Amino acid sequence: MCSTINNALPFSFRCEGPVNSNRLHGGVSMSSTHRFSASARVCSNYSPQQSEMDWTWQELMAITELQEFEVPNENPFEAGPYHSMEPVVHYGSCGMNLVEPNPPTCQTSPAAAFEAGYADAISPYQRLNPNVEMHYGHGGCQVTRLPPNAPPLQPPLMSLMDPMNMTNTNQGQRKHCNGNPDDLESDSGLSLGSSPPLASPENEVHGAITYLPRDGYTEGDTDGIEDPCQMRPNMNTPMDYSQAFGSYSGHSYLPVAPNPQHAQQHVPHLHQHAPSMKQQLFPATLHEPLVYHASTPRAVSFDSPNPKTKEAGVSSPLTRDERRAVALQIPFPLEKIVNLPVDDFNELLSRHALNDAQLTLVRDIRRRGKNKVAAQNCRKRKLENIVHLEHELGQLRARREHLARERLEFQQNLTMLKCRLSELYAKLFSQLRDEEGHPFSLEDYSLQQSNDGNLYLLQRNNSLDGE
DNA sequence: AGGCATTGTCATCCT
DNA sequence: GGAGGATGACAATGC
Repeated sequence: MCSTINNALPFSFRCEGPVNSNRLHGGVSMSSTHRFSASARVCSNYSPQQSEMDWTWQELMAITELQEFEVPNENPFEAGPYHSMEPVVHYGSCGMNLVEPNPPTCQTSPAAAFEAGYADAISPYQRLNPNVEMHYGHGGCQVTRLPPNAPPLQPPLMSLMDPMNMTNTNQGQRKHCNGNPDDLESDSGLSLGSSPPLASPENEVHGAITYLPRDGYTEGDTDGIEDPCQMRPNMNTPMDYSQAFGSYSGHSYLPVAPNPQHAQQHVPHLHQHAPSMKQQLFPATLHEPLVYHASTPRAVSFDSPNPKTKEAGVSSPLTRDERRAVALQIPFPLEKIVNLPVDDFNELLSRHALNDAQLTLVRDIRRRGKNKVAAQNCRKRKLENIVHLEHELGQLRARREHLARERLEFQQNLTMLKCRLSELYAKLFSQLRDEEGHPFSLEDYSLQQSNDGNLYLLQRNNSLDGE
């Protein structure tokens, strides 16, 4: 049993079912290109504002769809019939209470807005899209779902959405939201392992150590072993991190700056706590043939904990290993003990008749010397990791701020669209009359589209298929 | 005198 | 199994 409500409409509303049925069927004359012109002929209750109404089919679909549109996590979805339509309670002004139990936090700072509910640093669109899908997938709202071949939105609603990039279709939106996140994150990947391979031999500065046999200690004392630093300079040289700091030339044996502290003042701020340049500026204490020079003041001491004690011309007390080496009369310099390759070191030992105490001391000196360099390298890497992480942290903070601003802007645009939607809805409903000339109340009816592409005026709390 | 930074050393694990 | 690198922890030293 059908009855035409008003045949004067460009499209007719027909009532399918009982006369008092809540279902009104949008007529066959509506096509995607027809204008939805609610003219004065609709009913006798003509209102001047009705002449302003002039929408396309797509716009009406957009209106219907917009009712479902919510900012994720702001309005948690609750299953129920026509849930997506229910929020439209009042229409007509931007000040009305539309859908949002949690109004957009327009006065909230971006950072606060982010902190409030945006723990994950992802695009708002990425967060939004899954919920859009959820709305559509709700089984109790079949008629609210646009058909797969629903025409794309057209102006003017299209233009309304442009500022917030909402003009994509659902699929397009999804495509947009699922766009390559690397586009935004490509420059901020945390990579702790990306530090320069400072520990690799390739980064060592060749020739930073120059072994200078002199005085009573000649090359012959090594029993034919050539200067290891000349043989394999890269294997005998401590890793030179000063390259990264740009303050060490890498080829000077004697102190370049008379005051190492002064030299350190030129180190960038973040590197202030980096190990000092002592190792590079005073690298050669091990070059001294201690057994022969221990009794004389040395221009450069060995392993003084504080580089400031090594200023030019200032002698310093011997280190523990130096004193032990002197005491046990180790017949070769500590530099060779530490820096010789293992084969050369073993050969060196084999050429000298050392007692157990001497052998133990030499091996301890070698172990400590190796470990000292390793500790320096380790600390340097640790500092560089800190610098790297600070840089990454700065990037992530900037990105968080950007996303917070983007989210706030999105919420503002959504609020504006809802205001516009409510206005359009009010205009539309103000011109619709039933066959008795009574208006359709927005509180009682909502506009929806069925799977067959027709528009329906549905009475709330009823379903097209749920009869 | 105590805090802090630097450096060396030891212990331990791993390759 | 020894050598050596990596690293946390501790101590010594100077400011």
